[in-house]
Amino acid sequence: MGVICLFGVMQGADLAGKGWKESLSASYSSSTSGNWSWDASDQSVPSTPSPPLSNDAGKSFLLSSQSDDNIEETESTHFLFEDPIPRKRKVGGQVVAYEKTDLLNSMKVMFKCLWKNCEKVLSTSSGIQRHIRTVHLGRNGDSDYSDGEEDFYYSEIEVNMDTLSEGLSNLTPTSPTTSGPAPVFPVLTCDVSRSEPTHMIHTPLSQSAPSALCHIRTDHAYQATTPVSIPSMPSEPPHSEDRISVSWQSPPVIYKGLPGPMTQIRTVSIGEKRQPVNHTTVSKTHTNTTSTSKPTTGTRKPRGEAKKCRKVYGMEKRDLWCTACRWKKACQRFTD
DNA sequence: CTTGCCGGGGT
DNA sequence: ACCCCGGCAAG
Repeated sequence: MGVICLFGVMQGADLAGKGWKESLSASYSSSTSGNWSWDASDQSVPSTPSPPLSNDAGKSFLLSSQSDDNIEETESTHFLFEDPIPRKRKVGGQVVAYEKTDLLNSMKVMFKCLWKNCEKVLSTSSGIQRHIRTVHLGRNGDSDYSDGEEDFYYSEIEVNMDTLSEGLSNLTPTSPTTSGPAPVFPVLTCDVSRSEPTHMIHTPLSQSAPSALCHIRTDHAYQATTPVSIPSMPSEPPHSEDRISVSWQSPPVIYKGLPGPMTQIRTVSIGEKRQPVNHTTVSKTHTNTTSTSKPTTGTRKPRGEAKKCRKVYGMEKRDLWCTACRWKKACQRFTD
């Protein structure tokens, strides 16, 4: 980080210098030996995910990552930054462990016709295009000609088999310790189930928590008009794999790198995150759950022992402070 | 009370 | 990106 370099430079450049160096040198020599322990402070830096989850997945993760040095670096960092929660889940009696890649594997891309009253779902884009061409647009069936218009009438949906069933099991025990009135929010159900009879997994969750929403980004409304000039259609190139917008409610706790409800967040992700602006159903429940507590800062960085610019120079010599201190930010000069 | 600094706003 | 400050937690 910049701090380190800064220090390095300053230490060198400042050798002949004066000022705060002196007051520092003591603490320097003691703690230093070259590398300036950002790693030590690193622990308090808000970038460590992996909260003490109450579920066994979290535990086992912590255990393994701490006690087992064999885990290769990339692996753990991958966990940390990509998918903080390696999942272990019971599916049909078996314990299934998977991570992101597995998740991908379990994704299935389907193409759903959006024509009114047509719920056709095909597994190939060409198939759905042909379907739309022939059935809805009345084009010549055997010609392959496509002006791309079909794109407007189908949407690519990703069906995640796991997530569907996972949402429920994941939700139940939201560790009450982590985030007070834990919202049940990051919920995941998809319209997909509606159009795909095979996926009619109606989880206990989706029933008990109707607030869950996950809608396909396209809306059938536009179909009322003539097909030619679609006003503000969510028409993206059909190749973009993001079509589903899994919109989950941000939990009422600020993720500050520490124990947070990061648990279920790694949904399918897709498309831009959409606030459920026009969806009244959700916002209602949302406010209900959140309104109680202001998302208080999860954890503040514990106050460092070192004297900071303010203390050292005093208010009157404010211009000697490091910039961060002047901006009332975390002091860069006297880190801990 | 003071101090450190997060979060957010202004330019 | 830079600058500033309200407000809060910790001491």
